[in-house]
Amino acid sequence: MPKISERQRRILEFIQGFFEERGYPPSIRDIQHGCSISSTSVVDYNLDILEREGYIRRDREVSRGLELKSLAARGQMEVPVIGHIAAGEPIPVPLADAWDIAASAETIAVPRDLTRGRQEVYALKVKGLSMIDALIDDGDIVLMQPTSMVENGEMAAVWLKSEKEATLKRVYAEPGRIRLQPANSLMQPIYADPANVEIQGKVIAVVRQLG
Amino acid sequence: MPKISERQRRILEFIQGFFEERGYPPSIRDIQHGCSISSTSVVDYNLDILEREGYIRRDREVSRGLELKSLAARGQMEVPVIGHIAAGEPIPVPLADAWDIAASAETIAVPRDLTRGRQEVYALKVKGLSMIDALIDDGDIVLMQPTSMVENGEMAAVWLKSEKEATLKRVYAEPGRIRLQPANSLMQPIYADPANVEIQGKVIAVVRQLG
DNA sequence: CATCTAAACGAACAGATGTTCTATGATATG
DNA sequence: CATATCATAGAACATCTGTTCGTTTAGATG
Repeated sequence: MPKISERQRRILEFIQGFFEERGYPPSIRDIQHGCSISSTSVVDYNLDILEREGYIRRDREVSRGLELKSLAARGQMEVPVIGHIAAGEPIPVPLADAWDIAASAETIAVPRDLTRGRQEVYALKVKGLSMIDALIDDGDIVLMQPTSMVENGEMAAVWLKSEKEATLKRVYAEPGRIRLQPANSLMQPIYADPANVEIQGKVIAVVRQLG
Repeated sequence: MPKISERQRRILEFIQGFFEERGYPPSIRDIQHGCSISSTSVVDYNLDILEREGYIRRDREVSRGLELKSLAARGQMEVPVIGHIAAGEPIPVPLADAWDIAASAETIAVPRDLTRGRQEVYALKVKGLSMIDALIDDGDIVLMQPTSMVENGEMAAVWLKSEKEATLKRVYAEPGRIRLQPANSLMQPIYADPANVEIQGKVIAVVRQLG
């Protein structure tokens, strides 16, 4: 991850905020005043570094000739794909640096609508046919929110410890047991001992690309 | 739909192209030269109309103070939701003005990745549980490409005429019959007379929002 | 035809804008 | 400590930029 100074980070945030609000980039003097810098040449100096490190692109001698490289500026979110989910495999969970987009091996662009404004969203690719009861097919992408608790009726990535099995199901807490309800409501629920159930994220969306 | 003149439409396209390429809007003189207009005041005059009609937002006396209102400028596509698909109902097909976004009752934002650069994409909301064999749930959104022909193995919205039934299945042409294969490969295919099968669009993606 | 409105043109202006340069201050290193 | 590099400041400059105004042209209408 390219290292930038605190001031450069603040300048970048200012640019992003300005762009999201106005739909066009700030001028050098907008940045100067917005970041309490006393000279346009400091802005210029730091913009050159942000460009060198890949955060922006500059067109020289063009008013507001700044382009933000991130998708965030475009109402989209770049979600890291951190691995696969399959029945007999442990469920990948995001590390602290999962949202360090520049370092992600793979990301997908997702409209903000789909993530409902959440910031920490990650994606898993489904492998195999074992999530069919969740109406999720091989190759589907599930968007996940990291959590170890869900409300009743929410769909979660569940790790069943003794079976060593991952599954996606709607979770309902009942007295003394957990009911795991397939999304396919024509199928039967399973009941599990709460001690055997580990919730490893909430499913917030599913995306399937067919062609 | 707000009516704009040919010149205004060309200016708008120029702005969109410039913005997608550079990440910032054109100046008045960029537009002037890009659209072969001989005076900046003509640009100004036409920009005011584009603003009045809702295509752009202008900040006065600000260089490049133009904001495009459309999602297209942000790497996303605004897809019209033209209706519901349910088993016993005719499948909505897009009318010629379906892609007139300003007139659509409902649209969803979709990243360009998901539509693979296609321009004419529409969405249908799934109603009921009858598309379960396609691994598609009540409430899911299917993105469709208008077509009456698909390649073998592609998923299509199929209208079965004598049954008066809509279904989403992979379509395979076989000698003398059409095989309709559920996406859920654990389920059996059905075979239909080609004369009974009407293909009313190709499924290109499925989006499910859970929470 | 005359009249009115919309659209286009051209010139000029004030100020916004990015760049450049020199000098100073801060930090890191041997 | 001395030296080198990084970061900041301030001033000045050329030109880009949007706006304004008066005029002309185009199109529609009675």
